[in-house]
Amino acid sequence: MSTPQQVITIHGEQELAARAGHLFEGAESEFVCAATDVNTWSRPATRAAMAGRIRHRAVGPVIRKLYTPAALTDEEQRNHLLELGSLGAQVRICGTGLLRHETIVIDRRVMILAGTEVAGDREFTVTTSPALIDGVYALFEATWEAAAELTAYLRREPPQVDVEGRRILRALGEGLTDEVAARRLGLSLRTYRRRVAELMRLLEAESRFQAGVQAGALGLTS
Amino acid sequence: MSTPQQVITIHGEQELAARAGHLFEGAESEFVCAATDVNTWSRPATRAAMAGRIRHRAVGPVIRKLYTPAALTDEEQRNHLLELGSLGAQVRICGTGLLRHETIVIDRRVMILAGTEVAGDREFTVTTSPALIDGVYALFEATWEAAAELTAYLRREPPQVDVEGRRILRALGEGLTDEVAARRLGLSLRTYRRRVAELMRLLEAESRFQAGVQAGALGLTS
DNA sequence: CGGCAAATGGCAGCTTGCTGCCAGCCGCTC
DNA sequence: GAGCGGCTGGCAGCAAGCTGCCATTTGCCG
Repeated sequence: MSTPQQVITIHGEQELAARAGHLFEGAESEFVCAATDVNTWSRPATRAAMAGRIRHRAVGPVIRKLYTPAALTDEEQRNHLLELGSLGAQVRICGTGLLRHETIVIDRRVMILAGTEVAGDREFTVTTSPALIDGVYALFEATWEAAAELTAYLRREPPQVDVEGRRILRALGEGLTDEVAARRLGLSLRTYRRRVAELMRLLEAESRFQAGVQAGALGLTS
Repeated sequence: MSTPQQVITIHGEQELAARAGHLFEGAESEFVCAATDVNTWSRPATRAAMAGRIRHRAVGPVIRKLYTPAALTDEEQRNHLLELGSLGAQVRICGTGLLRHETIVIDRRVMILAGTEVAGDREFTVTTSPALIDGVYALFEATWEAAAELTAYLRREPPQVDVEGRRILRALGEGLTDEVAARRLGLSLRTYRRRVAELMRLLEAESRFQAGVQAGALGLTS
């Protein structure tokens, strides 16, 4: 039994930049990261410095960045990510808010995991262990596959549907006739049909089938 | 700089069982694993022995198992997973086939990653490093959230829809009237409506809206 | 080539859905 | 208290969809 490759701990972003910064610019084939948002680096100067070391060029590493929706609540972050995308990076948003610490894998050879913040500095774990890297990479890939591309994610911002609208869509999703659904929801048939017409306009649907596809895709029927 | 916790490598399932088997039965709060299928253990005896050490009881660790659809192609595996579910384990299927090596996290304290097979034996990496465990656990959680519960996944096996059926569903998804769609597809209105009725039965839908939700969810309209 | 079964297509009757119109109600403001 | 605007609900006309029926067509098999 032996420890094949070292796992080392680095305290603080400055030390990380000093000791592992070259790994960022040394990326040859691939650079992937998963994080809650782009604010892993607490010091903006460090963030700019680290980001600047990733080479954005036509022939360079494939850059894949996976964030949670939290990365989009701030307009500055959102614009930053859109700019990354226009520079050639692949950015996806996964459906959950559970990527707590940034995980970076470079060329599938080196992995950097941001840890907890201690006395104002963040702790990083750096490893070259293939087993650790492959295990994390597999989970990253699984999450990446399920995630939505950034611009597609932004485009599908659901229309504002109130509580009653959602109840109507759920009734529709159950296959009820207008008469049955209206009675169930305590509305007159005419009012129910008025509401359905409004929802059809909101969903930009020209038929009930089309409205069903759209409402289902927006998670409005469950 | 120091190596806070050891990362050790174990060769072979028997050695793993001998050195780390107690970790399986020592699980107190949680046992999670992610794998392509249940055949990580190449020797059935080892698999039975390891599985047997996980205590299935009302007050015991929460057991969460994440597999790819590959785990369901074999009927024996599928039945095994269904039995696990009925014994209280949570089993989910993620949409991708990319969980290459089994990853196990016990009580968020210990992580075991199965590695490559060397000379008939599999290599395992065992670590208690919190940073490594948290990084992997975050990605596991993200994948878990996006995955489908086992019985729900099995229930949603898409119905067999032929090429013409898909074209009809796409036409429906575009919001076309039956008359316009029938002409587009070179069918008479009666035949088109016959086909739509068949698809409605296949999708078990009682209205066009409901059919739209179901077809969209099954990826049949794009 | 003929027979037969399955599929097609037109028609019609019915149901469900769409929307305009209008009367009545309700809440708000003056 | 009156007036007004917005909403509701009933009715009706029309459109779209659903399905049964029947004649015709098509394709397959002996």
